[in-house]
Amino acid sequence: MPDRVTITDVAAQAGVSISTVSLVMNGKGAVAEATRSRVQTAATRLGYTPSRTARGLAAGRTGNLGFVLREDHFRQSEPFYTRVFLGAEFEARRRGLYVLLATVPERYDASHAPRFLSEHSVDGIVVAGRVDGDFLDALGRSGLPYVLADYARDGAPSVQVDNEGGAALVAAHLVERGHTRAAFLGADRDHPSLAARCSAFVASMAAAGHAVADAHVVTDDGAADRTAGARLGAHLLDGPDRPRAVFCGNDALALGLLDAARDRGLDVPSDLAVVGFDDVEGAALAAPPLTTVRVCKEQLGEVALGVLAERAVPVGPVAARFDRASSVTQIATDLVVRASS
Amino acid sequence: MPDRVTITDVAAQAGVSISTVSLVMNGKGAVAEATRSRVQTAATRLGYTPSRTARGLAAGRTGNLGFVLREDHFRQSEPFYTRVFLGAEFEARRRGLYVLLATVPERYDASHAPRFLSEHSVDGIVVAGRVDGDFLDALGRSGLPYVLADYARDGAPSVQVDNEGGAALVAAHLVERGHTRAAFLGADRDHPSLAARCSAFVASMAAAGHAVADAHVVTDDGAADRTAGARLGAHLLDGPDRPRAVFCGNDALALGLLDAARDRGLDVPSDLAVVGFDDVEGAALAAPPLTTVRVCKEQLGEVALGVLAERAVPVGPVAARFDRASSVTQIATDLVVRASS
DNA sequence: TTGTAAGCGTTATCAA
DNA sequence: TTGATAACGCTTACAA
Repeated sequence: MPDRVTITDVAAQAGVSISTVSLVMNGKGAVAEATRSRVQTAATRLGYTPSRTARGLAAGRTGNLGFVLREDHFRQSEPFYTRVFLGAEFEARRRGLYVLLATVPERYDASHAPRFLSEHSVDGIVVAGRVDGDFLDALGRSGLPYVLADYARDGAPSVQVDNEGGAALVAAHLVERGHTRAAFLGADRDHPSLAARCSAFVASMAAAGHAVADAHVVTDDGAADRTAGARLGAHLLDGPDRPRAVFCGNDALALGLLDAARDRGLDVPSDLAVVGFDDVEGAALAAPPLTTVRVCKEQLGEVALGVLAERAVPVGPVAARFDRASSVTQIATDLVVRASS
Repeated sequence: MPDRVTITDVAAQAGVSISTVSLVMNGKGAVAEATRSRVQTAATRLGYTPSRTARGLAAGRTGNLGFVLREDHFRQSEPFYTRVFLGAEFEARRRGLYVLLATVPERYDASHAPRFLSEHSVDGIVVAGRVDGDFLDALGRSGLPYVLADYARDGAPSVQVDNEGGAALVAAHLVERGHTRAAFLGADRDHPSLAARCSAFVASMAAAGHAVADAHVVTDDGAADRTAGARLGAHLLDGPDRPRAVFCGNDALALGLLDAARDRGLDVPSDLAVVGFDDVEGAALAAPPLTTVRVCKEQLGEVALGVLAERAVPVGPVAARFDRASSVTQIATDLVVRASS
């Protein structure tokens, strides 16, 4: 262990005080150009990197941000949140921040509180996807700034997919294809994103003069996964008034519906048009390839981390900071038309 | 922001000095039972949690460990490393440590160095999966303790799947099924795990009296993915001496081989027995379901983090530390027999 | 424009 | 068994 190079070493090398070094390293204050470059040179020659820890202690900021998601969301094979994380980590790196990743169980209780809630070892937290409300309550009480990514809740700042826009694109697409009797398959009615997609879709169809029948809006209170898609899809396909087109709240549901259609010998898209949402990896590989709404997962993470950083780590000399008490940022979506519609 | 509770507050409450509080909080030194409980009470009443940052500065340890993997490994849809990470995070939590996750690109160069290499913001690093050798070199130079998980390199401490044991299980299984002319399909011959599986398999078969023909050992220097499995598999199936059983270096290759067999109208397992390694999610869902060697990914992460923590964060009053300069820990495997063999 | 010095919240050394 | 007190490496008033 070659003794760590500290600010003092640099100061000595450059023949200045440590505060000057600090100013230079942070681009703050007014330092004479000559001094600045002398310090820079000394720093690089010595291979000096400021200690995060010391900096954190002195400045009252850790430079760490937390990224929290539900354990099962992270474990699932569709790398949705993994990619959101990757985007967040990328943005964090750009900003010189670190990301501490922690998972919370599906059913949260206080004993599962990520340690950094109490240890103040992060400056803020990105919460990705749906999590237990109790966790969000605890988070709120902690006073730490946070941002929800791909989830929403009352007044909490969040970064979300443009669900409404995406749903409207789907409606327009189906109408253009001549569909007048479309259905919505959404499972979990408590999920804000699914709910938003549903109502925007229903509204768009109605606006186009093709109101969606009540019986054609299929939701429940369970998970919105492939199994649910197959189950609820079966219900829809076996019903008295089979729709000719179905917009599914997400790709998993759509894949399940495709399973159900196949079981019944229905041809997609001639007997039934199917559209999903998310553009997961499996969408393009489905049989037939799934028409869906594309969401850029990395961008979601990048933006979420950016929004959080603005709130939690207000840095920089110029920095005219604005923190609207609550904001919702939308990530644009677009429609990927494949063979299923 | 209700001013953070510090050690001073607790000391005041309990009527002792801060050093005593520190001793109590760390379970160190000899503190009278009465004093101890008085401090404990004060601490919980005030809701005191020691500051990680301050602790880090004073103790010269951050309490953070880094987890590094290749970006593409993390992004891929098979959640292999995601699960390794989950195991690591779990173990870290048990030990009161945090995990900083960072990715490195496939082709590493110094400009991609994770910041924590220079900023000393972690006490050690888990490197998961294969990474660019240059990165490992840089890591070595940094002097930070590290452990490789699911990868190996000269003398570096590592935690690995018991490749030899797994391969031997496969050989025994095939022999038991009456196979005398088995092949090995391994792609990337530079990958230590694949190489180990290959040689152990060949040795086991030979020991059983069924030597594997040289032409039946198929490797190259490319990625060991599904595409490679299909391509190299085609080569094997179209060759002059088609094997009746193939052990693939991993499930992705096996899935690709299954594709190639299907294309050729070969029935698995009657025409061709196929065995993989890893037991990825897709293995059980393949057609036919794949016989494979199961690896517990979470355990791999847990153990790797544990090994690292022992080296990097030697704590505890008792602590008789032993750090064998280099160690290799193996994670047991077992065979899951499904329909493909 | 630069330097002095007071913290930041701990741990650890030594006396008491 | 406990308590002063000096680090730890840095930021940030405030002085010069």
